[in-house]
Amino acid sequence: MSAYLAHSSAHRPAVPQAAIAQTIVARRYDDQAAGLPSNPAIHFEQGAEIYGEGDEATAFYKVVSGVVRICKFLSDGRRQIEAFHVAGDLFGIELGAEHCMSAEAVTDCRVVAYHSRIVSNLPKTDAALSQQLLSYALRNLARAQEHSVLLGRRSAMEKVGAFLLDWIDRSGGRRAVTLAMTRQDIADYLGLTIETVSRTISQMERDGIIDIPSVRQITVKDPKTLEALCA
Amino acid sequence: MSAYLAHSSAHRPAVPQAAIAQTIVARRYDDQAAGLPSNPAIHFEQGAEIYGEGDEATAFYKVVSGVVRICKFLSDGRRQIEAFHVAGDLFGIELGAEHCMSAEAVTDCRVVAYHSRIVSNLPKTDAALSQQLLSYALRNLARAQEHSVLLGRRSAMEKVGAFLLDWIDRSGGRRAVTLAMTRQDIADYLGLTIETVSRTISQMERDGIIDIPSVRQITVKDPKTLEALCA
DNA sequence: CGATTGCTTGATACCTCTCAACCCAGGTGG
DNA sequence: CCACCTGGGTTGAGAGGTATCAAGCAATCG
Repeated sequence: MSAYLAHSSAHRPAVPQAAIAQTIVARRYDDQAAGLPSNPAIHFEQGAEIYGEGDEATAFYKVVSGVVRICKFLSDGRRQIEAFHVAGDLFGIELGAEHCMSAEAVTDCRVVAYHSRIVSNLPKTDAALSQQLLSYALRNLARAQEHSVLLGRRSAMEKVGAFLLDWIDRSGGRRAVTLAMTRQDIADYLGLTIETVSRTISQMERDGIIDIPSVRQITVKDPKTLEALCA
Repeated sequence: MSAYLAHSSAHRPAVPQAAIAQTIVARRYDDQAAGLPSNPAIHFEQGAEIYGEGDEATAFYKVVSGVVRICKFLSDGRRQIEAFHVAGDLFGIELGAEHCMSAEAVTDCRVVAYHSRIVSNLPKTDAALSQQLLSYALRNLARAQEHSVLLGRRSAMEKVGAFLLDWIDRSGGRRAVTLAMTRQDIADYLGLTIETVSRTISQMERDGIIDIPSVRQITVKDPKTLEALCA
């Protein structure tokens, strides 16, 4: 597909899901000496539920490959996605006995499960492990805090812009991002509707900030302007 | 001030700030055997900055009395309050070298400071401490996750309702809440404007859901309806 | 080929923001 | 004692951003 045609956003080839997981770069921090047992990876198909809200929290998880969403459903069907986790991220550690959100596979993915006993037995187990778990928890906390700012005080344009920059960063800084999730996922993560997300992305293309070679692939043509949007 | 006069919300006595801190009940979980040193409490005056965004994270803190807000400022002056912390809450633990948000005293308050060295030296120090810190971090994480749902998927009425219920809960379930913070603080916590918060609270009074004996004091007359609002 | 899913676009409604005025309580100082 | 000022809060009118409702396109799948 050749140079960009401003208003032609409706005919783009799709991208096989299987290719998506590869584009995500593993987290930077090291995992050796983590103290976590080397359990076998479990496979979840795209869309599968890893655990649901209210399920007994018998285990927590680490993403090996693919993307996982953490979300909550309101009684009237509204959904809020609290986070997307990629390879290297830990999720599902709970203080209480139950999971207070759901975890679902955005793409086909592999995760390692660890028994929650590890957490309650921390004092008796490896001390390095404690620090490792704390650092994972603090990482997730910092991410959640940034997310609050995004949700509470930013416009649709700023939300989508920050979202794209976040995934550029997670893809190792490459300007071409392959989105693992649907527009609906993005909307529920940003606290918008799917229509607003779609319109905003289209607007960015019209403004010459991004290219959209296919629906799930977005190339940032003008990072400066994009970053300025998210000031 | 006698029975409620529907539209008389503009003449209410003020409440001395000093009285507010007392109304907050300490967290339920125990702190003995925490392993944290028993450092002396530091006093901060109402409005004082405990640390700022970008400050070197030499210490983290625990609230002894009063209320602390964690917030972030955008370049154009918008502010998002990520959390209010009360007696027993830990705040300011960072993974990186800098604080990524600010902490300020909502009321006069006392906090205990702990050297960040404690975190990086975890393996060598008390193992029970590790678990304690992890549990604090997970508590803050769970709170942040709930906050995301509030910010992303709820209307003004639902936000304010959930906010009031939260503080009723923090006050030990008493239906009369004394708010430690200004309307602006509430607005910045809920991702609304001060006018919307004010209007929403007034509306709740007109609806007979709450009473407002003074600006900072709110009594829930109809908890059932209030909870139904936040379904 | 029809059905389905994901996405885009348009028209309109509505909720919240913005801008503005005003009220109240408290403090200060003449 | 009162005039004045300030900070926090409330209320109104209008604007604007996002949601809602609806239609249609593209790609995939059976």
